[in-house]
Formats: sequence, C-alpha cells, structure tokens
Amino acid sequence: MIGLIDCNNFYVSCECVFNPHLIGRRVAVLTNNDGCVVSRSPEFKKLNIPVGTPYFKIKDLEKPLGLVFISSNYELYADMSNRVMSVLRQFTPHLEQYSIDEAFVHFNLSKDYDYESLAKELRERILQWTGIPTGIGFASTRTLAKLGSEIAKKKTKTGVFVMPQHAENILRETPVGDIWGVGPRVEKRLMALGIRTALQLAEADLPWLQKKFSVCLVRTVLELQGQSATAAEDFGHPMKTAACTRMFGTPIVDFEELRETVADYAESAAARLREMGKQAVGACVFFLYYPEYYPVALPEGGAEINVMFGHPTNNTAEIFAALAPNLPKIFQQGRRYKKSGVIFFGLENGTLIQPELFPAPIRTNVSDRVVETLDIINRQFGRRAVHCLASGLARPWTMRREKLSSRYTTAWDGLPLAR
DNA sequence: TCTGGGGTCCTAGGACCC
DNA sequence: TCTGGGGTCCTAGGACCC
Repeated sequence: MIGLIDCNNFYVSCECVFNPHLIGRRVAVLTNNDGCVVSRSPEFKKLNIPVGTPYFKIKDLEKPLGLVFISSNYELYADMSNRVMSVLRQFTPHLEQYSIDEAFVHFNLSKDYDYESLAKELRERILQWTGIPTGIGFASTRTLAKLGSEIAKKKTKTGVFVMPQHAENILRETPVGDIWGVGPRVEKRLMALGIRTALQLAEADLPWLQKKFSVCLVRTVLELQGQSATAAEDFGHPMKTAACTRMFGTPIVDFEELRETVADYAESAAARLREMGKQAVGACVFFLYYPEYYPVALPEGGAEINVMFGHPTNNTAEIFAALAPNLPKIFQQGRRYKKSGVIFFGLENGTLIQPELFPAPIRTNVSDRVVETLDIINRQFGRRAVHCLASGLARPWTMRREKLSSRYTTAWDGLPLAR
C-alpha cells in the first residue's frame, strides 16, 4: 500500500506554529516579491479568493475583512518540511518526498492490515512533533492515494482516508479535473468528449485515449484502475536542473544592475549545487522585460543564452567568469527589465552533453577551498553574510518582502520568545 | 504600476543519416 | 511525368505538478 501525506495549507500552518494568535484568522502567505496569494488558512479560503490572486488587488480588503498577509519565508518552510519528513522516516525508510509539503510512503504489510490506524498514528505524531496538520490517504497506487488524501482533508473528521478495494462509488463522485495529472486543459477536452467523472475516465478506451491525448493520461487511467504506472524512479530521483530566477522589486534599466542580479542568483544556485554535492556542465541565463508603450508600443519579451563551462563546476567564481562575457549579448539598451534567472543543467552524473569543440578556458583565482569556506561562514552567520562583490551593494532591485516573519528555527535572532 | 519560483515529462516537426 | 523506407537527434512548445 502507498500512503500520501499532504500538509494542510502548509505555509500558513508553519506560520501558525510560531504565531498561535493567527489560528482561526483569515491568513494568507504571499509569493516572493509579495506578488500573489500562495497559501490560505481555512478561514481565508471561505472568502473564495483563489490561490494566485495578485496581492495589490486585494490589499484594500486587509482592514475591512481583517485579513492577515505574510511574505513567504522559505527558510522557515524548508526547515519545517525537513522536520515533517524526518518524523515520517521513523515509520519507514521507503519515503518519496514529492514536494515541500508532500511525501509518499510505502508499506508492505498483510492484506487486511489496519491502515486506518497506521494513518491516524502518522498524522498524530506529525501534529504533535511539528505542529503541522496533514491529510493522509492510503491506496494501491499513487494516484489513488493522492485522491485519498484529498478526501481525508475535505470529507473526514479524522484527516485520514483509506481507499476501499473497489472504489467505483468514490470515483463516480469525483470530478475528472480533481484527478492528479489532469490539468485544466485536459479537463476541458475530456469534458467536451463527455468524460466528466473519474469513473468515466477509468473506464475509457486506452488506445483511443493514447491517440487523442498522450501516454501521460493513459498512465493516470491505469493508476485509477489500481495498476501502478508511475515508476519509483520518477520519485526521489536526483535533480536534473537547479535554478534561481526572480522578479525584481523595481524594474532595472541599467546593465550593471542586471549583471548584479545574475551574480547574485548564480551565487545562490551554485551554493545549492554544492549542498547537493553536484556540479553543472553549463547554465542558461535569461532576461525578461516589460512591454513598452511610449514612444512606440513594444510587446514584452526577453532573451536567453546557454553557456557551457567547459568542465563541470560548482565554483561560483568560475561560473560567473563564464557567464559575465555573455550577458551583453542578451541585453538591450532602453528596456525595462522585470526578471532574470540562472538555470544550471547537466547535473546528472554520466549525462551525455554535447560539449563545445573548443571550450574557452575559465580563469579564476578563487579556489574551491575559498568557496567552501564562504559556505561554512554563511551557514553559521546567515545567507549573504559574505558574498561576491559582483552581486552588488546597494541592490535596489531586491524583492519586496514587507511582511516577513522571523526565521524562528534557522537564526538565533529569530527564536520565539517565551514569557 | 502592479500577477512567483522551481521543477518534470511528452510530442511534433525539422534536420539529418544511410 | 517523376523519387522509399527506416532511423536518430534536437528543439520549441505544451502540459502538468507543488
């Protein structure tokens, strides 16, 4: 049996652990740059303001409706996620972390084992040890377990649900768009073809579906039928790319500032590479700009460039030395830039990547030892305690985080106070 | 004025090979 | 007048997930 543990309103729940007075209120966590709503408390959900709603559109409702907005605090959420995962690992080593707030667990117990009790125990332990409420579903396949956890959250008081052997009645009640893997596009097309419920999808003709849609949907159908079609290798696999991309707090017109953002993002993505013990063979750098209306209307757009490093590396200085000369190639004077990003690729060991015939040698006098030392300092004294000068000093472009909560678990000055 | 960030996989079509 | 069949690789775009 496969279980799916899904944290309820994860980011909001994390904030509530350290700010109990938020419990019961209309709380929403905002995306980076305070762009839009990403996580909502149950009370906030009742207002029918969907995830993705831009903050500036609902800012004015803050006072009249008593809304609480919080900037996202990924250091806190990542740490809380690790805590939840480590509780789960006490129950089984067969764990596939699927996202920051979700994981599949595998249990190979006897057929009539009481999975309901097991699920309750998991839920209780996570709640008690981390303060995070969860919805837990058990079933024979990942897709069904996922559906089970949704039912657990929405339709049970216990927060757990075990799919019965014959799930026809449940699938009949499930809109096809609620199935994991059926997104809005496919849902629309299925509806047009008269397939409205999960049961209808489960009973559809497979070759026909394969022809009309894709092998992805066929796999989903097999899973609904109780036949595992998502491979274990697809989960918990090593990452293939690692990126850092950001909208700017204010638009950038100056090339030097744009260059700073690339240095900054390359630095933090490279730090992640080193954390994972990986190296990249190259990176894609991109710039995106806003549309222009004056003197002539020009659409929004951007440019990107792929840079090969010549040899795999995770040395920030080497990486920036390789990227910097390429930046003018994708920069246009006079544009108002809104976003940039660095995406490392070629992370998998043994991946075959077409190298350049004559790679330019990368020259830097910053050794790996120096980079490692900076990592040690930053781990102890906080991100950017030391950083490369190329990433700027004034940094007017950094993202807005006006309503940031404390780093309760990852910084000494963020510890909660007990009175 | 103003809408995030980090991922994965699949498919169709173009270009090329013999 | 008029040209086959069997492949591979790459890329852009689409779709999905959280």
